[in-house]
Formats: sequence, C-alpha cells, structure tokens
Amino acid sequence: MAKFTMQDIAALAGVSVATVSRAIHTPQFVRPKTRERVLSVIEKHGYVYNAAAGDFSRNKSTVIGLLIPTTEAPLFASTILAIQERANDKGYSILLGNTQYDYQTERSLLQRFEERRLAGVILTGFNIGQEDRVKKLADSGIPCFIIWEKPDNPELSYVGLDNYRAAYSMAKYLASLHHTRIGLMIGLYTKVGRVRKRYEGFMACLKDLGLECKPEWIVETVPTLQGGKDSMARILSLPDRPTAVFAASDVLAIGALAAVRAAGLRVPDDLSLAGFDDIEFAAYCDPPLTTVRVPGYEIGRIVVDMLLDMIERNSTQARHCCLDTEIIVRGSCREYR
Amino acid sequence: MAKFTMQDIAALAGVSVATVSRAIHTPQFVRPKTRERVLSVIEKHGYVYNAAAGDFSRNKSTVIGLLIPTTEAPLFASTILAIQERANDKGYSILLGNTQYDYQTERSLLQRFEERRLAGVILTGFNIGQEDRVKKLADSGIPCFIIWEKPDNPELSYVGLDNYRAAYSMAKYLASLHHTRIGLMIGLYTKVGRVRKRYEGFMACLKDLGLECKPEWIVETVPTLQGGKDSMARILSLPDRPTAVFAASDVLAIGALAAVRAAGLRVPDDLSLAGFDDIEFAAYCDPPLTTVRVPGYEIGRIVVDMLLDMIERNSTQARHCCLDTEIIVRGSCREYR
DNA sequence: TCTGATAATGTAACCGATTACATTTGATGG
DNA sequence: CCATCAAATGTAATCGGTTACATTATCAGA
Repeated sequence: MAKFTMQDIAALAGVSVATVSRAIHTPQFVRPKTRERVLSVIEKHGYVYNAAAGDFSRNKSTVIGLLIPTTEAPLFASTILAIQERANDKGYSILLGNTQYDYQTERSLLQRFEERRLAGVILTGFNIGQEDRVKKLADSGIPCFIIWEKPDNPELSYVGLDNYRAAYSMAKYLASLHHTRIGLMIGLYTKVGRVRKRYEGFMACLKDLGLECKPEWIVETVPTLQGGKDSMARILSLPDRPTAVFAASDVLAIGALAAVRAAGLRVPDDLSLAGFDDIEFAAYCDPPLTTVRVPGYEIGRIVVDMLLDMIERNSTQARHCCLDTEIIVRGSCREYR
Repeated sequence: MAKFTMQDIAALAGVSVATVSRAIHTPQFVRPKTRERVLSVIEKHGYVYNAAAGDFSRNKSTVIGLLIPTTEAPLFASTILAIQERANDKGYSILLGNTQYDYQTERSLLQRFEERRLAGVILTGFNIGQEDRVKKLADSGIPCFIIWEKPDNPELSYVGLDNYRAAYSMAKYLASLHHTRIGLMIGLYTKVGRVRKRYEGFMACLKDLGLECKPEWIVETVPTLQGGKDSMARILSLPDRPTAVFAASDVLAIGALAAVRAAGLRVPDDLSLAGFDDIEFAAYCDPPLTTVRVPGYEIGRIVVDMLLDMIERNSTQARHCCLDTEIIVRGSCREYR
C-alpha cells in the first residue's frame, strides 16, 4: 500500500511541503485558492496525515496515559468514559494500562508511558510505595495526576476524594442507626492507598464513638464479587456476628448480598449492609444498596481539564481538587433494635 | 528538564549512537564490556529511551487501537482485560477509543487511528454501515479485526461468535420449557450488527417453531440497566404478556429484574427471564441469571495473537475465528405449565 | 608474524512532518 | 510605473532514533 507523504502531495499540488502543512493546520496562512488545490489533491489521492511523525517533529505528544487497576471493575467505568470523551474532544488520545493491582505491572507500564513521551499521565489508585516513582515521572516533565484519592505528598497533583472522611461518615451513619457491632469488608488495603484510607477512616470513627471492633469482624479480601461473597459467608458464620457490615466497595457488597441470601437471611432485616462507590448496579440489586456516592464522571472530566491546562501552560505546579462524596440512602440499611 | 538523547549517551560513553542503540536492543552485537559501559552511563544519567522516535524511525508502531462502544458496559470488561494483558506481554500498548454507539464518533476515532499509523486495530461491534470504512482501513495496510461478531463480509478479519445462532438456541431453550409466548428485550438493533443478529436469530427460531410473537412483546431500548427496567415495566403492563422474556444482554436482564420486583412479581415463578453475555454480575443477582456465555476473555486473547501474527508476517490475508457459546442454566427460567 | 575471516563499531542517510527564516508575490498609494 | 510592505510561499535544518554499509579490531591458524 503506497502511502503518500506530504512531499508527494506537495509535488502533486505544485507547492512546497510547508504550504501543505499550513493548508492542513493553519489555513489562515495560505491563500484560499492554494488551500483548495492542496486539499483536493489530498482528497483525490487519499493522503492521510501522519500524526506520529507530526508529534515527533513537534516534539510533543497528543496522547495521555491512563493507568487503572483493572477494567473489569465497574468502579472506574464512568471515570474512564469521561476522560475519553473530554480528551478526544480536545484532540488527545488515551493510552490505556491495566495494572491488575500488581506492583511490577504498574512499574513497567509507567516506564512505557515515560518512554512514549506522553503529554500527560493519569493514575488511578497507584500502589503504596510507588509514590517516588510517580514523583519522578512528574519531575521528568510529564504532568501527572492521581485520581480517586488524595495522596499525602502535596507535590503530587490529584483530582480525588477524601476516602478517609467518606468511610468515617458511613461508619458514623451506621452507628446512628444504633448499630454497635459493625463489621468491615475491604479490598487489599495494605497495597492500595485509596483502600487503606477507607480502612483508617472506618476504624477512626469506631474508635471515636467508643465502639468495639473485633478483629474477626474485619475481613480483607480480593476486590471481586466472589471475594465479597466469601467474606460475607465468613462473617455470617461468626458466633457473635456484627449487625451491620460496611463493604468498602459496591462490588464486595453485591457479592455479600448473594452470601446473605444463600444463608437464608435478609438484608436489611437480618443484617444491614452498606457499600462504597455507587456503581450503577448498586441501585438495581435487591435490596438497592445504601452506599457512598463518588462523583466518578466529574473526576474524569475535571482531571482532563486540569491536566490539559497544565500541559498547555507548560506548568509543573502541582494542582489539587478534592470532590465531595455523599451517602446515598437506599434500602440495605435499617435501624437496629 | 534536560532530556538526554542517545547522542548524549553515546558521547558520554565514548561510542557512537549506533552502538548505544544496539546495546539497548540487540546486545548480542556489542561486546559485553562496551554494553556494560553504555548501560552504566544510561543508568547514571537517567536516560529514558524515546519510543516515539524509535517507532517513527523504524516506521512502524507498537500501539494497537481498540474501539469499543462504551467502557461503561461490563460486557467487554474481560475482553479488554485480555487484550491489554496479551498486548503488553508482547510489547504493544493499547490506544483506547469509546464510540458511545455513535456513528460520528466512531468515524473520527477510526480516522485518528489511521493518522497515528497504528500497528493494528481491534473493533468491537462497529455500527452497521461502517463496513466500507473498516474495509478501507484494512486495505490501507493496518491489520484490522472485528470482535464479538461475525461480519458478513468475508474479507474482514474477526474473532467472534455466532450471535444469530446463540440467540436462536436461547429461544429454542425457552420454548423447550413449554413457553409459547416469548418476549424479546433488545438494544438498538437497527444500529449495531451484533445486536441485529441476535434479533434475527430469535425471530427465526420463533418462526421455525411456529410460535407467535406479537410486536408489543418486542422492545427495543437503550442498552442500560434503566433501559432494561423500563422495558420490563412496559412488558409487564401488557394485558396479554409473555411468560418468558429473552433479554439480549445481561445488563438489560438485570435492569428487568428490578422492574419485576417492583411489580411485586417473581422470577422465575411469575416470569422466566434469560440474559445474554454472562457478565460477572449475572451469577450474583437474585435469582442468578440463566444466560448465554460468551468467551470474552478468550476473544481478547485470541484476537491479539492473531493480530500480532498478521502484523509480524506483514500479511493482509483475512483471518477468521468463531468461538462457541453455551447456555448457562441458573435460576431465572423454569418450565411453564 | 602475517593472513583472512569474523566480530565490533562507526558513518551517515533516512523516517515525515514542523517551523524559523528567507524569498517571492501582490496590492496599494504616490 | 515604481516603491513599499504585508501576505504567501519556499528552503532547509531539525526532532531522536534505526540501519545499511563501510571501516576497524580481534583472533585463530598457518
């Protein structure tokens, strides 16, 4: 397949490459007649602009890297969507990387992003211990945003939420329903910062309220439906089980729901269950899940705007944006008597 | 941030750029001692290889474009995951594009993929009427695979499934449970080929079995949970409603489940409901969904293998792979008496 | 030690655009 | 009709690697 280059088009149109380039990108600098001639030659021969060469020549990229733990989790669905839409609208493409919550994979993807000299990078829930690496990326001149969390290091840009506070609020809400024995079901918090904050917020609230929290009421698990189901089965088998369980993600909660049903019990009559994230399914399960709403779409939209602004201003000043969360009361929690 | 180039490294290591390049990519062609020296200089100065320049220079890309209707649907989750993993393992990155089932968006993303001179492209459920465009892309030298469906045009490569046959089977299964009034709930089949095939398969089966299918038993809707819920509400309000409903996607089915509950009815006692896709949630809803399992992960794995093979062989011969589907019987359908 | 073969390294053209700067064109007013 | 100046266009260096080909180093065997 003989690919035409600008050279070819220039020759065919009887102009120089510079004029072809201008006819495409800055038409206001070429005479309408010339422009028309060039465009018709392009049209006629099916020339396709080579963006890779353009990016290289201009020494800047129009691709943004997006790192997420896994596309399998519906968690980030609307964030990814928003990032996509927004970035495409502004002429940028998205390079995707799944870390699978794996440290090694995350490292190698980050490396690849750097090698590709991306315009910017968006990182979701990077693993604990990767901060230095992220910092290095940001320092190397690639604007870099953390999302879905609020990193401790203020030199890191982020568009996130206060996972600690949100988890604290939900624990408080459960306590306000007179539950005194509250369990926690949570993803691998020793690895993922975002999750750890939820753990800490939950624990802090219980402590502040003087509520007991037995170690066996806290279950750490893989962040999948099956993980939620297994964990709930474990909790239900406890002789002195909690009357309410906070699942630190909706996926876990929905899995847990299945376990409760399997045990012949009912939510919320026999057990209150709260989730986190407000994924779309949360409103459609039985009972609909009381959960913490995270503005996933907004996170995506905002982070792209902030990132592109940084890119275009060529700024390295870290920026922060912390969005509010909200407890959505549906039908999975009720007062304990 | 002063970025080092190979030139710099070459100078610092007292060798030529060619040697640096070789030290990185084809170490077997440089003396171990030289290689070591080069690598230590790289290490010391924090040089990062410029993959964009490399790709450009070699005039080939190591990026694969992936077009999917929307990342919000859990449908393609495992396919995306598999594609990611496999591609990354083989040194390729993934450029993501969401079409939102929109014709215009699909066009412009396809255009962008072409401009970027990607190594290959994977298309999920392209819209009806885009075949020519896809064909053009394939002809332009970019290997191009359709997935999740089996396009009519044999010149197009694909890794898919027989949506027609799968839908036919499910309709037959429902009929085998003595249902004679079977409804259909389906996404926008006039636009998406994959969905249209499901529609056709369903209708063909009913016709073959001599079953009546009233127009009002067929509901076309947006492919979301809400769409499923609304559609089911509509079906339930029918004076002469079907005894079984085939939802052509699990997302619709799960939304429908909520509508059935809201109406105070029960699945499968009052109505049998079948889904399609076997998304992860299907096994965790109440009742667990009887559905058509689609080997999403395999599709992803296989398409990458086939695509990379085409790329490396520089072949343009179309390749086909049609995977089997299977009806997974869970708890949402029962015999009609 | 010399020869020849092979391994290691260097040289420089090239990929396809962009863009600073130089040059030409065209329009305007005197 | 010419001078002047802005607009339009052309020239050529450049981005950071890759790689064909040329050159030099190394070593075994005579």
